[in-house]
Parts: sequence; structure tokens; C-alpha cells
Amino acid sequence: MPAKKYHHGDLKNALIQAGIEILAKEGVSGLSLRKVASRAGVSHSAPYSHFKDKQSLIAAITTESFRQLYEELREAIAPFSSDPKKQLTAGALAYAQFALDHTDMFKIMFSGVLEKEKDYPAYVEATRQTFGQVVQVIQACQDAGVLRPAPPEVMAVSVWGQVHGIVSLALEGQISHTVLDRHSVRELVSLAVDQFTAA
Amino acid sequence: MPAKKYHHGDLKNALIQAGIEILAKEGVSGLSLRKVASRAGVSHSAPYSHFKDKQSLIAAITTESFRQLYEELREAIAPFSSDPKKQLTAGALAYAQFALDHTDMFKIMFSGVLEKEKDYPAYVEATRQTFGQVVQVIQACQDAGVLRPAPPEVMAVSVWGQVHGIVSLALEGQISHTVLDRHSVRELVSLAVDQFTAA
DNA sequence: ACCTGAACACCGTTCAAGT
DNA sequence: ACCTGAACACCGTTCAAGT
Repeated sequence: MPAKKYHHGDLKNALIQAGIEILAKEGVSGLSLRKVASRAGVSHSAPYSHFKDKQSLIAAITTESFRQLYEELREAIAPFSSDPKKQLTAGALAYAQFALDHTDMFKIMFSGVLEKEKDYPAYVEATRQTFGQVVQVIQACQDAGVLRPAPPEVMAVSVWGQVHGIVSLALEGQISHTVLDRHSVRELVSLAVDQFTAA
Repeated sequence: MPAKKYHHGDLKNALIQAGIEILAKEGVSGLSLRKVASRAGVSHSAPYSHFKDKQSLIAAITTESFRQLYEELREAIAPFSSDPKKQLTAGALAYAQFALDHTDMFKIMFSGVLEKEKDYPAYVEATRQTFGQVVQVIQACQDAGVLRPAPPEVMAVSVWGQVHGIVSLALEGQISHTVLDRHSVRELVSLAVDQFTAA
């Protein structure tokens, strides 16, 4: 019964889903509008009934990706609502795990393929939510004396930047073998985040 | 006298230079082999006499970019050879400045466009040198008691990751307006690096 | 050895036409 | 309103041919 719902159904979401699948199988460079259309079983020009252009489809894919990241972070920190320091560590590790599990999704989210992000309100809102969640954890840590008192948004940029930087360099193969042979990415992230709470 | 040296000259380097110029003017998505060839004044298939494929040209462009970054870092820290802490700050700010001055060069270096980096020895060597320079500064800071004693390579991943993460998030427009209205990227980097030396 | 031009498969986008 | 198929400009890559 769930077979071929579209053709006259929810093609828009089918295209987004097809895009995510191609991304996982062929990487960012393998993602084309024509392949997405073909995988959804429609002609190569059908997507233009639902998306202005390729950028617009990419916006939808990255928006969905940010929502997924938001959810994974939320689930990772939920069990520790009374222990901000554990929330910070769990959140950082979940971020790293998301990047490792969905490498090409992570790459398309942060590699500048989407060129005028401001034009896509749903995208802006999804990233705003994710950043807001980080700020909340930071603030809870500060209230608990686990992090230095400083403007929470600035501290959030610092901590998120730390995690994001290590994960990004790892994904790009920029971290030297002498390091990666001895430490996993999760370990490196964990060590780095601990330094924020050590002072 | 320096006009049209190639046609029968140093086409290989002319192509790399043309690529860097297109990158600066049209961004990563505007970089095509055919445009590069055209800008160098040769037919669209001429580049194949010097590069196996587009990936190979991109490898040459990113290699040259890493060499440039290496040089800018070297010049930034040179004046402070007797003050490791100042070297650290100056290096971090130079890294941020490089990214802001050569945005698309920085993006192509770290956005995963180059897909099998290991296949390009000159590229591997250029990135190794850059990382090595970071490790040296870290080590000098540790010897001077400015940074915690820890495996220098691990500390380098942490510090470089911190700077790289903030700069990357800024370039991707992921840092909230409430932060960027009040602080420049250089300021955010500076604040974050200071926290490493504060403990 | 280095470069050209035709050729091919693939791509994003537009548009007239169909339902 | 949603989808198709032809068309166009652009792209990466190959190959026979020229110098």
C-alpha cells in the first residue's frame, strides 16, 4: 500500500528523500537534479514544479539535515537534564557521531554548497534552533559553575567552534596520522571539550 | 616581454594561476576546466596534457593555496620568535585573516572538493608542513609554560581545530547575528585562543 | 611533447505542450 | 496544478589528428 504514492502524491518530500539517499551513496559531487528526479521516478524537469532550482532543493535537503542533527543532539542531552557538564560532553560527542555517521550530509551542511542561505527561511530557522540549543547547554553550564562566566553566545561560538573544527579537520583528512593512530575523533573531541570545563 | 609566454611555455602554471583567479572571481561553483583553459588562451582539451583530470588541477590549486597559507603563517609568527604566546595569537589571527582575504581559496582547501588527497604527494607534503608549523608553535608555548603539558600534536589539533572551527562557521554564515553584530571574527578567534593560555 | 577540434555522455534550466 | 519531452548552453573526458 505504501508503494508508488507519488506521481500524484507527495513528490516534493520524495525528491528530498531521494536526494539524501544519493548523497549517502555517491557523495556531494554525485548529487544531481536529474538523478534525484530519476530516483523518484519522474522526468528530469518534474522537480521544477516543486523547487525553483537546484539550490532550492539543496536548501530543503540541508534544512532536513539540520532538523535531524537538532533531534540527535536533543536526544543525547535529554537524559542529563540535571547535570550540565554531562550534557556538554554528550552533546559534543553526538555532534561528532552525527558527522561520522552521515558524512556527506554533514559535508553538504557546512561546505558552502548552498550559496544564499538567507533566502531560505526554513533553513535559517533550523540552524537558529540548533544554535539555540547549544547556547542553552552553555548557559546551564555557566549557571552551574562548570564554564567561565562570559556572554553565553560568545562562549557557544567558542565551544561549538572547537567541536566543529576538530570534526571538520578529521573529515577532510587534515589530522596527522601520528595523532589519529592513537586517538579516535570522539576522543579528541572529548579531550578538547574537557579543557573548557577544567579551568 | 612577459606577454603570451605560453602557447609554448609554462602552460601548467598558467592554468593553476587562471584557476586561482576564477576561484576569486566566481567562487568554487564557477571553477570549470573549460573556463580555466579559455582564460589561459588554449583549447578546452589542452589542460589534459598537464593534468590527468579536473581533480588533478584542483589538487595543484589547493597545494599552491596551502603553500601560500604556510608562508603567511610563517611571516606572521617570525617577529615573535622569542615570545611563544604572541606567536600563537599572531598565527591564529593570520589564519583567520587568510580565510577572510581568500575566502574561496580557503573554501576549496577545506570543503572536500578534492576527493582522494592521498594520491597527490605535493598536496600531502604542503599540508604536512603547515600542520608541522602549528605543532612547533604549540611546543614552544608548552616549553614556556604558556600551554598545558600534553602531547603537542594532540594540543595542536585542539588549538588549530578551535581556530578553524570558528573561522569555518563564520564563513558559512552559521554564527548568529547577535554575536557577529558585537564581535568581529578576529575578536572571536582571539578570545577563544586566549582561553587556552589562561588556565 | 604539446595542442586542437570533433565527439559523447552528462548536467541545469526553460518552455510549449499535455493531463 | 502537476508532469513530460524537446531544446539549449554548459560541462568533463576521450581520441584522432595536427605541429
